[in-house]
Amino acid sequence: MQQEKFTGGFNKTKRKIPKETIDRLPLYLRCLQILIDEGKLKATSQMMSDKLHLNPHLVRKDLSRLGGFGTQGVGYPVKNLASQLRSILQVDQKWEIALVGVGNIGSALLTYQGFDRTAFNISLAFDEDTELIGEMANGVRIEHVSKLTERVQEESIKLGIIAVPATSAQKVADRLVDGGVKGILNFALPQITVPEPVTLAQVSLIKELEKLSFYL
Amino acid sequence: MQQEKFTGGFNKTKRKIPKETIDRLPLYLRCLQILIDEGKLKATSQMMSDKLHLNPHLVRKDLSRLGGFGTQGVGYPVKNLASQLRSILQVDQKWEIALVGVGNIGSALLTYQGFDRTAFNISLAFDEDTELIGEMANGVRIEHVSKLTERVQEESIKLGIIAVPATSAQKVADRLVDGGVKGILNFALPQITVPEPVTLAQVSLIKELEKLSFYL
DNA sequence: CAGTGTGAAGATGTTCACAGCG
DNA sequence: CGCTGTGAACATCTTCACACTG
Repeated sequence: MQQEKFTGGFNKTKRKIPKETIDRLPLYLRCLQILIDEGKLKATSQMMSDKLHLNPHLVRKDLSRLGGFGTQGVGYPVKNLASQLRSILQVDQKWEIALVGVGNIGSALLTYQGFDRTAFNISLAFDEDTELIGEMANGVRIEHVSKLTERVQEESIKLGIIAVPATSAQKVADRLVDGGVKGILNFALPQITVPEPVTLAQVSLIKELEKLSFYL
Repeated sequence: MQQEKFTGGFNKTKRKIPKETIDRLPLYLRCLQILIDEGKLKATSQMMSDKLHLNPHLVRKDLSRLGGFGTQGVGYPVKNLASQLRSILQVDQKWEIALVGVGNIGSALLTYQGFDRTAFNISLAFDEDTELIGEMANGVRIEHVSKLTERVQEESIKLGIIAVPATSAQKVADRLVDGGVKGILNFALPQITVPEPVTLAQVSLIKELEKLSFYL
């Protein structure tokens, strides 16, 4: 949604890749990881589209848009393709994340084990509640939000997660941006705004439920 | 993504409303609630598009597709429009939800206060861990997953949230569907599948982060 | 000859321009 | 006169058909 506004700053390589394709890249990657685990060496667009319930033509078009890593008559070399995708998504390196808001959702994210095999790791955590400050959660010390901009800058953090109540979400986003954060994942309800080069992803539980409710 | 596959079963009214429009409905609704709180009686497409950072033409097209609730030369009556949207989204009634998996994310959702002013409420919770069974969390007693299908059916639950590890996600989805659930929100990583009339919404933290990482 | 890569056709969604109405 | 509602132009994404190649 929001994201479209900010896709203007691409370099030539990324310029012509539709955001829908980017959306599917993580799916392809996960699919390939499964195939690797199964010991497969080659994958066809058909195999992948079966697993992901989409059209094989779309898989081929997507992959060809990224540079065409397949061999005609054979398919795609799974390991190689996976590392190409990781490189395109820039998940071939670790990204440290600043988490703001250690309430219900925030602390669930802090203790979440699912980051382990991924490119992501929460290394800073902030909250407003002085009771929480100094506490350790999963190896991370909770700091006061007033230190946010400063600490994010010190640690050169590029990604932030906002899990604070609606009222302070925008303020937190501004501080993250001030600290040099380039991508923000927002769990808070309100539609927040970020300046041009920063990318925003909104995840709203209520919104998803409302959509499901429509389709009932 | 997945959802497209299952939009085939619409009645005439819903048939021609693009899913992108449905996607924006919750945003319009939230925007209207803010305007109501501000004491506004009328809203123009311009006002709404400003708040939501989208094109006023799009707002008008969306709303006209739903039936055209505006007055020419004036705008839309906020209260009336809001209740129309609530009715279309079917959030003018309470929906009880079955939560499966009371781990990090699951228990965060159970204690989440954000449901309070919404149409949603978690009234059943299930886990595999026998240690957790019988415990109360936010007024909900945690039951064993083996009872899932039965209990969901008893309570005529129509919505389910899956917050279990990847390996059991599909099994849980099947049981929810067997119990008569019509919409599923899945927090687990794998792309699960549901039969035709059931709607699926995937929320994947890792996927969102991977997309952000691309845009960095 | 099996399966990729891709130009062209088709579908879907967004923006525009302006008619129409309170 | 202002703002909605909407057909038409435009942009974007997906599907198709088939040429091409290892």
